[in-house]
Amino acid sequence: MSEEPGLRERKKRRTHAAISDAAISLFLQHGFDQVSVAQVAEAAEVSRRTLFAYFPAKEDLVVHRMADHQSEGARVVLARPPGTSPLAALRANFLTGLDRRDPITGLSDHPHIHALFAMILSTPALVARMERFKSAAEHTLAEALRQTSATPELTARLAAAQLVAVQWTLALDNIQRLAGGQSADDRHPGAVSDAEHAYTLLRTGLGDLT
Amino acid sequence: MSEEPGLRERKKRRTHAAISDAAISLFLQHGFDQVSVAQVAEAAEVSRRTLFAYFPAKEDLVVHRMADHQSEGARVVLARPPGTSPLAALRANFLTGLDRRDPITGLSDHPHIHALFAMILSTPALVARMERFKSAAEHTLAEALRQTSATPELTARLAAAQLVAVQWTLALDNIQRLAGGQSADDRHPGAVSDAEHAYTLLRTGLGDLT
DNA sequence: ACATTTCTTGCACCAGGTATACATTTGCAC
DNA sequence: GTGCAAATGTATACCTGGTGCAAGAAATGT
Repeated sequence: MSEEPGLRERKKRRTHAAISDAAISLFLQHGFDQVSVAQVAEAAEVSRRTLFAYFPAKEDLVVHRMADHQSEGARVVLARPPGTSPLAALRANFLTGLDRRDPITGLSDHPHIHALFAMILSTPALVARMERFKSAAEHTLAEALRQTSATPELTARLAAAQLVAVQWTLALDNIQRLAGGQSADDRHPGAVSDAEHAYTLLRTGLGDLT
Repeated sequence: MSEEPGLRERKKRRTHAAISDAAISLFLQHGFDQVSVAQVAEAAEVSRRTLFAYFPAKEDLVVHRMADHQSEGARVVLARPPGTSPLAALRANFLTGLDRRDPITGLSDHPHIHALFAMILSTPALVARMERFKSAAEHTLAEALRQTSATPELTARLAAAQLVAVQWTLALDNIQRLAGGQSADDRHPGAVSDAEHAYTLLRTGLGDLT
């Protein structure tokens, strides 16, 4: 089961990490746009060409860590306990994320993560890349919903779009409040009640808006 | 009231249109990524530097026409007849758009517009630019909702996110079906019932998902 | 007609990204 | 260990999008 990684594989992993670490450190220090890929390559002691062999674009130096979360929503829906609705499962998952201060909820105040988010949000190119993750998350979630109880295609897509949009809005709100100086612990109760409100809105609809 | 446009102003408008027309024509013929801005500038008989004086980035050569629609949702909400809910107003507006074959609903089959949408959707850089329009539309709509009946900030943002996501999903679906060869007239009844379904979902919520 | 402002242009330059061709390292068989 | 094929890394040169700058051309007000 435990495949010996092999020297080649280990070296690749180390190089990958070295490049990413050098990049993020430099970006946090001077800003994404103020640092060129050439500087990152030099700091990581690698050629520019090699850097692009590991990361297809400059933005990926930062956002590659989010790649795992792309299908989180879909996983949660597919692995939900029997008798649970997709909406309830996603809601529970988000609330658990808040408790754990999971970065994806925007409620992490580890200074490193916090600074990273601030940089991402203030850099248009990185925001654009995040939108692509949103799209991917939306598609995988729609597919998961479609498989569930044979939800019609369009309904699945509409629901997925709403769910991803709401989760992102909640996370963004938390990030912004933490950027305003609030600590994660201080923000937690408010974040929970906001999330509950949001999921109630999703469940019962926007009919009350006048 | 009718300000004499002046020679300078008229020339600017003509140049703007000439560049945009040349660009779109070339892009439709050979694809966005296959045409360089230098080629566009040459076709429009303008220097490269001047092109960038009119359009801040290559992508804007294509998407600048959508700029008007950025605040359409907000306008509809603010100008709705008394006694109408924001949701009902947006729904009515979308259905009217379908009747008018408004491109923003995805139901236009003027071959020009149709080919343009196909190109946009198949070009990642252009899709990313469209996402920025979605974001802008979301923000203006949230602000409009907040002004309305003093909707709380977070609720306004959540509702705006859902509304924009749903409208975009509907439009995308129509575009894809028209790309599949269906005519706008054939698609119209289905588009209407899909839109009604989507707005019902927004109004009554996702509670029925099992 | 003239001065001022605005627009256009050419040029040099930077940064991200890729193609090619060459050198180095690794995995593996013997 | 030796030798060889495959995978990786590198140098170089190039293309493209985008900007700063300074000088020229054209519109405008007087």
